[in-house]
Amino acid sequence: MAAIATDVVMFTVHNQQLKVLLIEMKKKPFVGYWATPGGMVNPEESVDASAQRHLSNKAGIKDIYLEQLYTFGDVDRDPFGRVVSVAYFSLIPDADKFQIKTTHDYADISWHNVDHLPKMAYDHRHIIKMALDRLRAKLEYTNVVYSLLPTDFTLAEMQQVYEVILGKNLDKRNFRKKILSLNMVEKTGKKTEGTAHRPADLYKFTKKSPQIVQIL
Amino acid sequence: MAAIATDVVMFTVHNQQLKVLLIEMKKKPFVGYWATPGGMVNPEESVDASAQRHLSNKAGIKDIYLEQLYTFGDVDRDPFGRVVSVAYFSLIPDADKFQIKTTHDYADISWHNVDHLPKMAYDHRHIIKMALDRLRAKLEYTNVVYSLLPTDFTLAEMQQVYEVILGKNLDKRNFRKKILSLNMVEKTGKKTEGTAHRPADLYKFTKKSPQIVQIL
DNA sequence: TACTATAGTGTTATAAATACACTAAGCAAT
DNA sequence: ATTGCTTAGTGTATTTATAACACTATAGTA
Repeated sequence: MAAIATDVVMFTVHNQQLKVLLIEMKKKPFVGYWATPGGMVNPEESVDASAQRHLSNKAGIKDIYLEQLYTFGDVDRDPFGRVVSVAYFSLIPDADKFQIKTTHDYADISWHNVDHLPKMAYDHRHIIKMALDRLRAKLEYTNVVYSLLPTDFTLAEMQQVYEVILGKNLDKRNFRKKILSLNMVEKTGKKTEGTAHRPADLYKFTKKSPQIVQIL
Repeated sequence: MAAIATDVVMFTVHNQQLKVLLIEMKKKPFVGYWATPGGMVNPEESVDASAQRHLSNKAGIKDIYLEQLYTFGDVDRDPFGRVVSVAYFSLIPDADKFQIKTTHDYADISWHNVDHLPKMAYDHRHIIKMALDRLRAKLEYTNVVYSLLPTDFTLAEMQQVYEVILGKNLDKRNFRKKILSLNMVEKTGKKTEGTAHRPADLYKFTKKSPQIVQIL
């Protein structure tokens, strides 16, 4: 019968760019091709747990936003045999904060700008496209952005995350007005330090759990 | 390894009630329990095709709105063994128009009011709950309602579908204004006949394919 | 012809989204 | 200490969307 795998599309925003975590494959016919981290579901673990495990093993990342994206079940999507893959998407605050482990199973693991993906294995280009669509949609009606920001952040940083992902500029005053009216965030009382200009107020999220809130 | 199944949550609106199609099970430990129609994925068919096939076999229904809902992958969800189920949800115009076949595999197959579900097998109560949430959400920002209405329909009928599913009354004038402004529908030129009161204009959908349109 | 039932239609009020430009604060250079 | 530079922070007016609300029209039936 068909095997079940999980794949995780992990995004972060770094250097004003939306990045996705990819691994470079070693085995034929995908030598030099890249794929999202993932792997088989063990018989004694849930599908969700499998996604968490692969994420943890490949990138040392735990306890982050992980959401089921879609299940890819075409017959020919994997040349090694019948594999149905449950894809997840995932967000982390910043690329540098996590240890990305390279294992001997893969040639390389690194972050890639979503606009310039390398040669992709399987149907993973398609999976990333779907994840990106979902991310953009969720950004507009939920508070998922909390998963992309550090504990303390400025509203300018938050706005930049929105702008990078949505690919358009937002009005500063309207953005702040909206975010503040939603009570998503509150001031920490602290300010940024060491900038060669006026320091900014630091904010934190009032709730670090998924919420439905119409944002944009 | 784990087996892969599909389940289909099929909705219709009938007699001003939102109904879901269920089958009554024969095999232990679920004798007398009900489940959504579904079954195993064959090795040589895609997961999507499996959902279509089971839907066709169990209810004689083809070429209708079918959308992947969620994949349920908990270890203990099926007492017969490890089964990961890809759930779909589905909408059809009206209960009477389709032949619901009862096969010897099941004790019964019938429509149930979503507010009064019988004893449910597996995690199917949960699956239906998710499908219902999704349906309500999609009703508000897409044109999925076309799948629940016959070719020609009145705006009053359409409004009733919205009211039944959302569980609230809508203002007639605002509803019509909104629907007409979206150009979702157009007059057929025909009118209802045989009613003991003023006949209503019959409309049809301009596009019978999924569209994103902010409705409510 | 009048009674009944559903169809069909506009306006006003309220709320939300959008467009838009200046002052404030800190650091660095002189 | 003054000036220049850079980013932070703020309010109002306009436009658009949503929400509330009641009467006339038309066919069938009695």
